Amino acid sequence: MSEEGNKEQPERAKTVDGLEKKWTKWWSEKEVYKYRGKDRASTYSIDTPPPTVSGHLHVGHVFSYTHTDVMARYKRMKGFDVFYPMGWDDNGLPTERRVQNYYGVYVDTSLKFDPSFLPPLEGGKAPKDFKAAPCSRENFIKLCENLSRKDEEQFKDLWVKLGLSVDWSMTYHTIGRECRRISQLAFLENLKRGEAYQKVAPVLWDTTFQTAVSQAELESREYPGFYHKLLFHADGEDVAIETTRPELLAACVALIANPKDPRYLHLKGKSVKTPLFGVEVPVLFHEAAQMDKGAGIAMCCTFGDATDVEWWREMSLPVRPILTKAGRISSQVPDWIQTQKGKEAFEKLENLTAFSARKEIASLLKESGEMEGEPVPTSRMANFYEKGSKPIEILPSRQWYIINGSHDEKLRSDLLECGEKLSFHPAFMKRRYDNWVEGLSEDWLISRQRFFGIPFPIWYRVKENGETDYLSPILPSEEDLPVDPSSSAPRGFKEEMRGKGGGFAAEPDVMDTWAGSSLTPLLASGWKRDGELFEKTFPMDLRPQGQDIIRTWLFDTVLRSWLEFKKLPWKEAALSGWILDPDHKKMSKSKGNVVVPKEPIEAYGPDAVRYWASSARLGVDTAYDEGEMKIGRRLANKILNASKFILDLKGSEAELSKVDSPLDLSLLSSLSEIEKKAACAMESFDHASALHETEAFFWSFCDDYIELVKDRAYKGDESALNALRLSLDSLLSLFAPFLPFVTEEAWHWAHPEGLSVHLSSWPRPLETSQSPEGFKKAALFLSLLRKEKSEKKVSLKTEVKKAVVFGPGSDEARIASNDLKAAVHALKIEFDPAAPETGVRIEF
RNA sequence: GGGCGAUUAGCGCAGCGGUAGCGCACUUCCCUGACACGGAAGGGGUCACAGGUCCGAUUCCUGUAUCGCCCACCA
Repeated sequence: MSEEGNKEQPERAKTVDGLEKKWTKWWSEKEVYKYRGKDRASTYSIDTPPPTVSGHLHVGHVFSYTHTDVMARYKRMKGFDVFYPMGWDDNGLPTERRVQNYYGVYVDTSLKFDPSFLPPLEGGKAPKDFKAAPCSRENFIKLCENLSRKDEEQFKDLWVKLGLSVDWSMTYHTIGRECRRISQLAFLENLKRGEAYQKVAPVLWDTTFQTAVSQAELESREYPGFYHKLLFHADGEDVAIETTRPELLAACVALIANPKDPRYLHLKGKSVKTPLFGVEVPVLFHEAAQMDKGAGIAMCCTFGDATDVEWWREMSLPVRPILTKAGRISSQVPDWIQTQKGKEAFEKLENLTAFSARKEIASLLKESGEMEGEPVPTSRMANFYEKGSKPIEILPSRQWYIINGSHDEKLRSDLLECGEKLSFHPAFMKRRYDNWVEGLSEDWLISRQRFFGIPFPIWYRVKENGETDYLSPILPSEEDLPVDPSSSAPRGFKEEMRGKGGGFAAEPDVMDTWAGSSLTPLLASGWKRDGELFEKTFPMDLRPQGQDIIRTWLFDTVLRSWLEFKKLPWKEAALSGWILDPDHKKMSKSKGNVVVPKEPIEAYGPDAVRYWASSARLGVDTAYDEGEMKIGRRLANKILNASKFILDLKGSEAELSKVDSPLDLSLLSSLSEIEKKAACAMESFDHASALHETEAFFWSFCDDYIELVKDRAYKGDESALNALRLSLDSLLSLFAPFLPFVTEEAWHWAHPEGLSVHLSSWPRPLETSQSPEGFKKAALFLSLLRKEKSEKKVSLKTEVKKAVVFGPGSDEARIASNDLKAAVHALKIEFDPAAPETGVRIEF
C-alpha cells in the first residue's frame, strides 16, 4: 500500500466488526429502503408476518425474517420498488395476560372508558395483598398499546441490527385503531354478504380461558384416563357400556349401537335407565357406532366428543348440558333427574371439576354396584386448546361464524382452486393447505369470550321484557368505525338505554386473533384507507411465513381475500422451516433451549448470522449452528480483504473495454455463468444455492484468479486491473442480499460518492470472446501445481526451473501461461496436451 | 389409520441415470507483499435396507425400517 493511498483513503477495516452501526444509520438517513410507490408493475409487495410483540425474542425469528429480507433485497436490485412494511401483532391472549400482570388490571366490560384511569401497577412485583383493578376495554387496549410500544422497540432494534430492509414508515399494529376499523369493516362486509352468521350450537370450549376456540387452535395431546364399565338397566337385563367420561353420565341422552350389531338388536325401540340417576334414555342405532370399540355400545352425552355432537344433531336428541363454562358440574340438579336417589347422587357431584367428578362418580357407582370391576387405566389422545392446560369441552352456546367451505362444496372447491393458483415454496407445502381445506368440518368460529381483542361492531335490541334479541342486531355505519359497543351506544340510542327494555345491549365478544391477522394484506396495502396505495400493492406478491401456520394464517388470509375480492391475496407463499436446537429438538421457551438472537449477532456480526440463515433452504428445519456463523464471518472478512487488495492496487478501474487478456476475459465469462445461476436460483426462491454458487466462485476467484494475476496486477497491467475491479463490483452485488453490511462497506470503498450497493442493479452477465473454460483449466492446473509443491514440502514461493502442465485441458490453460509461470515462481513453463492423463510436473 | 418430509464422511448439508461432493472437525505444512478472525495440502463414505426397471441406480419405481411434522382416532 502506497503512502499516497493512505492519504486518499481512510484506513480500511480488516474485519467486519462495527460495520452495522455505521450502515444502519446511513441507510436510514438516505431512506434507502423507502417504498417510492410508482406503479403496480414496478412494485414488489411483501405481506410481512407481524411478530407477536409480547413474545420473547427468539433466534427463530432471525431465521425466517432473513429469508424474506434476502428476497426483498434481491427484488430491489432487480429494479423493483419493494413494498416491505412491518407489522406488530399485539392482539391476542399472550398480550392480554401480560398486560393484566404488568399493570395489575382486568377488564370489566360493564365499565366505561375513563380517560384519567391509572393502573395500580407499572411492572415490578405486586404487593402481597394486591387486588387487580377493573378497567374498561378501551382503557385496557390503551394499556396494551403502551406496553406493546416498549416490546416493539426491542423488536425493531433487533430487525435493524439484523439489517432487515424494511420501510419503517409503513408500520402497522394488529390492535391499532386502523386494524380495528378494517377488521370490523371486513366483518360487516362478510355479514352483508351472508358469509358471517351467528348460531347457538355446541362449540369447542376451553374451560381455563373460558372461551370458545376454533378447530385451527386445537392440538391433540396424550391424556391419561380410565375405562369405566357402567351398567344401564333394561327390562330384565343390564347393558354394559364403557366410558372414559363417567362424570357426564347425567348428561346422557341415549345409548347408541351399530345397526349391524346383533348383540344389541333386541333392544331396538326400547329404552334403558341410566345408573345412579335412573333417567330413561332410548337405545338408538347409528353407523358411527363402532362394534369393536369398548362394549360396542356407547352412551351419547351432551357433549363428550364430536361423535356425540354428530349423533345429537342427526337424531335430534335433547340437550342435557351439565358442565358450566368453568368446566364444573352445574350447581343445580337438572330437571330431567327425578328420582330421589338420582338427585342425591347429583348433589354429591355439584361444583366439582370434571376431573374430580370423575373420581367421585366412580365411587358412587361402585357403591351402588352399577360399575363392573375397577376402572382400567388407559392413555388416549385428547384435544386441547393450544394454549390451554385442560382438555377441550363441548358446550352449547351462541357464537359467530364465518363460512369456510366446510358446509359449502362450491366454496371448498374454490378454496382448493386458490391453493392450485398460489405458488408454494417449497411446492410440497401445498399438500398441507389441501389437507386442511379438505378436512374442514365446521365453519370458522370467530367469536371469543375474551375482553381484549377486536370487538364485534354489533349491538342487539333489548325486548321490553329485558331479553336480548340476538336476531335483531344493530350495526354501525362505516364512518363510525371502529366502535366498541360495550362503551358506546349505537346511533339513535342513548347510553342510558343500555341493557334496558326497549334499549340495546352490546355484543360482548371479541374476534379471534386470526380474524384480524387474516387481513394483513388488506391492512398493509391500505384497503379502504389509501386507494392509490392499494392499487399499487394488492394483490401482493409474496407471503413469507412459518409452515406451522398454514392452516391458520395462510388459509384464513386466502379465505378472507377470496370472500372479499374473489382473488388470491398474493402470488407466492414462502414457507420457512423450524429452528431446532443443536440436538435437533424444536426450540421452544418451555424447553428452555431458546437462544436469544442478540448474542450471536454481537458475537459474529449480523452478516454472519444472516449467512447461517441464508444457507438453509425454505421449508427445511435447520439446527442452530454457530459453526455456520463462524464460516459466515470468515466469508465476510474475506470479502473485505479481497476488496481491500483490489482497491489498493494503483489505477484500478472497471471498464470492460480495457480487458483484453484471454484469461481475464475467461474469468469474466465464468463470473457471468455464476450471475445467471444465482439469478435463476433466486427466481425459484432457492436463496441457499444462489449464495453457495456465489460463495464457491468467490473462493476460487480469491485462491486462483487473484493468485494468477497478482504479478501482472502489481505491474499495473490494465487488463488484469480492470477485470479485478469489474469482478469485485459484480461479486459485491451478488453477495449484497445476503451480507448487506460488508458489501455496503466495500462498495463504498469502490464507489466513494456512489449510491448504496442495495440500490445498484443486479449484475447483468457479460458476453466476452472467451469461454469460461480457460479460467477453469488454469485454476485447475494452478491448484495441481500448488499440490505438487506442497507434497514436495517446499514453500509456494520456492523458485523452480520448470513447470510442466500436461494432459487433456492443458491446451485451454495456455491462455494463462505467463500467469501460471509467475504464480508458481517457475522460470519456464511447458504444455503437453498430448499426454493421456491430466497432471503437472515440477523440475527444480 | 391417512398424508407430507427426511435418511449421503464424526458433525452439518448439497447433489445426481454414467469414477461420490461442499463446509466444519481431524492430520500435515506455511506469519508467501489482501487476509493468522489467515493460507496450502491430505485422510475419511457399500449414498438406511430389500426388491424392480435399465448396458449402468446413491439418483427412477415398489416395499420395509427409523426419525420428524400434519390430519383422523377420543365409547
